[in-house]
Amino acid sequence: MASIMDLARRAQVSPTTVSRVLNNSSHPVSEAVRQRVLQAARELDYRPNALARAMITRRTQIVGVIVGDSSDPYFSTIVRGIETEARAHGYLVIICNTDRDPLVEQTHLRLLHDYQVDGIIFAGGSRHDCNSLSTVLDELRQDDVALVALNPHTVVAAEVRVDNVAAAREMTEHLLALGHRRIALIGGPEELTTTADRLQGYRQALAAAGVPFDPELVWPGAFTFESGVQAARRYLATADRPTALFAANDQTAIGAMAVLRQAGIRIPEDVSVAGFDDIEQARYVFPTLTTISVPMHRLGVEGMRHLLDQLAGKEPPELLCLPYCLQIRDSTGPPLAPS
Amino acid sequence: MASIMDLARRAQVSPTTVSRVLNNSSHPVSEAVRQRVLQAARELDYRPNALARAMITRRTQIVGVIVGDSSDPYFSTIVRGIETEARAHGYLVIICNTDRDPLVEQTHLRLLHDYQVDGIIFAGGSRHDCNSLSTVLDELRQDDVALVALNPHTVVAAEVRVDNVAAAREMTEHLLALGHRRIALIGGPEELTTTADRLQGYRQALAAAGVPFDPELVWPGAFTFESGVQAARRYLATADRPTALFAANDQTAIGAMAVLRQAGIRIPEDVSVAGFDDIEQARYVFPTLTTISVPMHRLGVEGMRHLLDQLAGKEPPELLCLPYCLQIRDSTGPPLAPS
DNA sequence: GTGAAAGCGCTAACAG
DNA sequence: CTGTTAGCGCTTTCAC
Repeated sequence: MASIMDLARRAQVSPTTVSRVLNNSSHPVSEAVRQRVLQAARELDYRPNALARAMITRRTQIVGVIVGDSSDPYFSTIVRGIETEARAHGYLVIICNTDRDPLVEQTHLRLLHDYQVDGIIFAGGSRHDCNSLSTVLDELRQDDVALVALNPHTVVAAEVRVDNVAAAREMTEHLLALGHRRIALIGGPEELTTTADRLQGYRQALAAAGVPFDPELVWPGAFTFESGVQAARRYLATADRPTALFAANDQTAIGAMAVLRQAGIRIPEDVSVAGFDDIEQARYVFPTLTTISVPMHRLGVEGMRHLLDQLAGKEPPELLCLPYCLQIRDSTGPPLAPS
Repeated sequence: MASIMDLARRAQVSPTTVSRVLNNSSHPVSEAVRQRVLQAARELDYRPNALARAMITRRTQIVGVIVGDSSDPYFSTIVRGIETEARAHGYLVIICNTDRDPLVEQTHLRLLHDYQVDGIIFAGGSRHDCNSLSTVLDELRQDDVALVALNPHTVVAAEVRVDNVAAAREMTEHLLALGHRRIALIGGPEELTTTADRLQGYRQALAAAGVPFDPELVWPGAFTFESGVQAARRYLATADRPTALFAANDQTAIGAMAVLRQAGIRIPEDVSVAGFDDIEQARYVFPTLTTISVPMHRLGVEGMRHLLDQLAGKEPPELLCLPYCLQIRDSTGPPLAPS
């Protein structure tokens, strides 16, 4: 692989000059020399060594992304947004899965640090119960690694998110307005703030409507299809069935619907089902899923922009809130026998 | 950030010794010195600069992954497999989306080259009509960048795949066995070999069964939900409707089913629908989707292993074929009025 | 306008 | 067992 030295020799100039030409430096270079260098670069198929450059400039043009599971539609859509924006600015993105394991997360963070990434985006999956994480974060901050958190405000960093509390409240209000009074909430992983937020919104709406909160109606979930399956089984085994199921994410809702249908339960006649996130599939399941539309792709794009701004020395807002939108589709309707 | 020099000073040894201790070099180091170095490393929160190391060792421990769209469940599952295996071996993965644009692909390849990645995995989305691509590939090979292609044999490189022809044939046979004679094939992007393979398998099965091939029954698709929607509209507008729809991937099948259902078409009574890939949703749609189970996660894992083997100087097989599996679910059944 | 020299942080000969 | 020297490929003072 040709180095800058090879180029210099061939163009009969110093490596310094080559560097100036190749980087469009503001330092003046005569047109004749510039052409000679460019010519040599073409002839030798010259490609700059990004590592060597990074060592000097102290900028790698690489960002790391921490996700719970990159094969989850929620995360993969966010990552796509990040990657698109990153590429547009000449950045590369390294992807790291944690499966929500704080230890794995730390290991990844350290590794990204070793590779001198310019910034790190936390796309979720962080937990709030891990204090050794803050040590790593401090090390990162000390070395001016830009940090951005998406949606979960677990990591103390600049944040881009939607108002999960308000969104969950709005969905619950929609259900209440239809006449539902017994609404089960299928939650997400307990340690996530997202889960807590959505539960809070649910409770707020109930309180505002004067419907007593029943802890028996808060069912566990894990943001997976399988956890929706579990929840549906629980529903089927319940004597005093709720008339609506509000799942804290779409996969859970879709998994639940699959089981309910097989059991002969009609949606929304027998039970309404609502989700959260609005993953692409939500429009293609049967019945189409009522859900909260979270701008996942944009979350990624804005997160990356925010990162870029930090790197450029700007002082962007610490918290950027993106709009969500209640999507009413076919999976919710009035209860057959309003209570 | 503490450098190896800082460590050397604090531990009262040479940088060389520090390096030897930290890398568990085979070169002997006295226990006393080793402890001193380790102690100093702990005190200074020392982290090695991976870039500097990479410059010397000529190994970055980074692999690049080229995908059409990382938010597509097919690709995202493969990527997950790659990442899992990569992490287990201390590798980082950079993800690059091409949207199947050969120019974007080339740009990415060059950039990955600049960053001295140890290897590149082509997870799909390559086209066979781009010869300037081969120039880049040659450059890569020249610099000993390990190359692995997944599923599409577009890129000339070591390959891990499933037998798409046989799988499509098997699915078509399943449909024929049910009594279908008019089976429409909804294809994928034309330039993909995967698309061509699946069409070929379809034709082979028809020929073997003595059913004449009707070009009118090969409909365009794009591996997206939306293209399934289009195909379903075409079905609805067709006078002499086929009794079965074989979509070249699951998203297409699911998109089609959504429209058909809304139009009051019963599946599989009025029309059977089959997919390809077996993405997670296939089990949760209604009716559950008959499809070809492609081991996407394993494709990623094996692809990464193959890459690692190449890097280790082993000579792994040029072509590794992974098993697929016909998954018969509820979306296919005998035609109401067998022709 | 151009170039020489220094050095980013690390590892790999080669000595001792 | 330990250290000295050199250098990966590049950018950046600083001098001319």
